[in-house]
Amino acid sequence: MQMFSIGQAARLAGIGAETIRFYEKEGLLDAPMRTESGYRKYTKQSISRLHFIRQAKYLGFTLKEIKELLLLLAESRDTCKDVQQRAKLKLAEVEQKIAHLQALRLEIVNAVALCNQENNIDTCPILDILEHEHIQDLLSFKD
Amino acid sequence: MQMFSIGQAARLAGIGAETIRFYEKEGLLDAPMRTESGYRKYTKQSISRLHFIRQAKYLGFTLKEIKELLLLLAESRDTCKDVQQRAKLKLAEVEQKIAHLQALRLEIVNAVALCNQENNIDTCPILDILEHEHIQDLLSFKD
DNA sequence: ATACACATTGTACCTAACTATAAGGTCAAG
DNA sequence: CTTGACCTTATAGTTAGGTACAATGTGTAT
Repeated sequence: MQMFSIGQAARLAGIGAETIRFYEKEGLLDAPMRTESGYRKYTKQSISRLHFIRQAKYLGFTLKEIKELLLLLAESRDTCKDVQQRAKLKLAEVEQKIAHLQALRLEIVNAVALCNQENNIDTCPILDILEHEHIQDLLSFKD
Repeated sequence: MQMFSIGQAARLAGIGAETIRFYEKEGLLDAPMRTESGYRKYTKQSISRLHFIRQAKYLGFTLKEIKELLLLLAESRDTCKDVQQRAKLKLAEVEQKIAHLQALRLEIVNAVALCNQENNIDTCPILDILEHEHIQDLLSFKD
């Protein structure tokens, strides 16, 4: 099976090599295999995991949350039963994020559309997203 | 019109008063009106804007990006014409984020569903999200 | 008029998540 | 057999985004 050095893994995942060591230290990555001389060796799976972390970060999750997510997905393979409740909570979290982003999306679409109708600067009746109540209702957090 | 002190605004928006001053310093909030004695006065709109910032932060945007978003939405009211291109870029960004979250959502749904079929720990054939290629295709960043 | 909660500015400190540096060991190419 | 790109650990520094003083002023309730 093909193995990668930390530098190769870093390039493939689009992050720095030091960041990979950092993630390992923080417990987001298992300690990898080593060569005779002590070099870290990574598999395709390791690269996938790095991609996953990068993506989750972009989506607004903290490293702590990503660790939970990773644990959750790993656990589900073996533990199965009682992990359900936690999985469903995570799911609700993700779904809420989607809903909020969709509300934001609608607002931007709306703004663009209204802007399109008349290109006259003075007659553009664009709604100011921040001065209308409904955006707050759409975007606000109910907790 | 009803005005709020910085402390009231903070409580209404669910953040600290110092954070409001910080946002003002960072240019996310316009300098507000002041009372005779120099106290900041906030309107309902200010509170909405604070809610908006809080929400956008939760959705994974940085303060810098939020500033852009805010500027974009404010500009669209007066400038209108050439702001379109930028609005569409922002829109694509948001839509991509939604798509990625939906992929993640599907993975979790899938995990939960498979887990449900048989509650036997040994027979649970849950797919390990991280060991399958398709999740990487779904979640990976193409840039 | 004296507490007391609140406001002001300015500055210093904190956590998360890297990022860079130092001092050295490894390995393939010439 | 040495040069240069790569790796190792350990530790220090950086940026973003707050958060917490300190020293002082305001506003109101008794």
